[in-house]
Amino acid sequence: MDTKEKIMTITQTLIQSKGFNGFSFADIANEVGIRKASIYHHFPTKTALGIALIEQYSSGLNALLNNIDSRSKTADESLNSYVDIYRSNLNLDLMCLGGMLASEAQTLAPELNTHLKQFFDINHSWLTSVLEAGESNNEIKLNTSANAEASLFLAALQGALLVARAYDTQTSFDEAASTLISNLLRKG
Amino acid sequence: MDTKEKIMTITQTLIQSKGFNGFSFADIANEVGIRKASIYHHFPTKTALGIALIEQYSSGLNALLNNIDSRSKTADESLNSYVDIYRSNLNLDLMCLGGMLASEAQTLAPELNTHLKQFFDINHSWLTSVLEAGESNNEIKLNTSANAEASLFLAALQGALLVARAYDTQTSFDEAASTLISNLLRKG
DNA sequence: GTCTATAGGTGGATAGAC
DNA sequence: GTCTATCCACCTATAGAC
Repeated sequence: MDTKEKIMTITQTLIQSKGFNGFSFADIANEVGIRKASIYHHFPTKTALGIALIEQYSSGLNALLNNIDSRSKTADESLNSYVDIYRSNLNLDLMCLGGMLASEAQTLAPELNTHLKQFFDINHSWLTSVLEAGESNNEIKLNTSANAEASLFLAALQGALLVARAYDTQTSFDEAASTLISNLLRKG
Repeated sequence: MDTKEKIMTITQTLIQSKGFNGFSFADIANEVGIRKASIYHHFPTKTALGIALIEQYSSGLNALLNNIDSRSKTADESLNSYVDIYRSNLNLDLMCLGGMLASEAQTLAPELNTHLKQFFDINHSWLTSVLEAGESNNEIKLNTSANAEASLFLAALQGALLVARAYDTQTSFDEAASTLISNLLRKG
C-alpha cells in the first residue's frame, strides 16, 4: 500500500470515528508515519481529501451492492446483506462515512455535499429496487411505497449506527435491524 | 432573557446545526453580542456548557413527553406527537441535540457521554411504554418486542434527521416517518 | 516524495481592570 | 458581569531545501 492509500485509509477511519471536524492533519501524519506537510503532496486541501474518500466509498458501495445482486436469490437475503455492511462498521465502532459527513453537512464545502447526496442516492435507489422486486414476488409487504420504505430502511440503519454510539452494546442496533426486516417480510 | 440563557439558546442552535466540534466561543460571542471572555463567567469550559445544554434538553423532553401522555388517547396520537418533536427540528434545519452529540461521542468528555446516554434512555423507555400500551389495546401490532420496536422507532427518526441534511427537501423524512407509523398500526 | 521551517489564523482558556 | 489583553497550543496551508 503506497502512501496515498495509507493516508486515505487512516483518514477514512478518523472521519468515521471522530468526524471531519474532529481530526487534523497531525493525526493523519502521526498514524501514517510521515510529516503533516507531506500530506499536501497527495491532497491539496482537507476538503479534497474528503471528496476523494466519499468518491471511493461510493464506488466501494456500488461494488458491494452489485455483488449482493449477483449472489442473492431473495429480498430477505439482499436486505440482510445490506444490513451487514452497516454491522461491519458497528463492529469497528465506526459510523458510516456518509452518515458522519451528513451530520456535519452544514460545515462542509458545497462540493463535498454534492458527493454526499450522490452517496445517499445510491443507497436509496438500490433499496427501492430490491423492495420493488420483493413486492412483485409476494415476498415483501409494503405498507406505503417502495420509495418510502427505502427511506425508512436507510434512515433506520443510519440512525441505528448513530444511537449505538451512546451505548456500550450492539443491542439497540440488532433490535432495530431485525425489527426493520421483520416488518417487511410477509408472514407465512 | 438574561445573558446565561442567551448563551445557552445560541449554543444549542450552533451544536444542532454545526456540531460540538463545528463552532467556537467566538461564534457564541458574535451572536450573543458579548466578548468571548464573558462566556467564561457563566460556564467554566465548553464541556460544561455542553453538559448544561443536554441536561436542559432532557428536562424539556421529559416535559414534552408528559404533556403527550396527558393529552393523547391513542398510541397513534402519541407516536405522531413524538414524530412532531423531530419535525420541529427538521423545519429549522437542525439535528436533534442528542443525535448530533452522539455522532461526535468519541471526541466528547466522558461526563457528556453519560448525559447523552440518559437522554436516549428517556426516549427509549417512553417509546417502549407507549408501544406496550398500544399492544394491550390491540391498537398496535408488534412483530418483535416493544423494546425492539422502540429501538427501531428511535433510530429511524434520528436517522431521518441525519439523512435529511444531505437533501434539500423534507420528503425522505416524511416518507420514513409515515411508513414507520403505518408499519405499527394494526390495519382495519 | 518527504523534509524543516514557518506563515497567518483560530482554538479554548486565564489575568486582572473596570 | 463584562471588558481588554494575552497565553499557548493547535489549525490549515505554503515555501523551499534535499
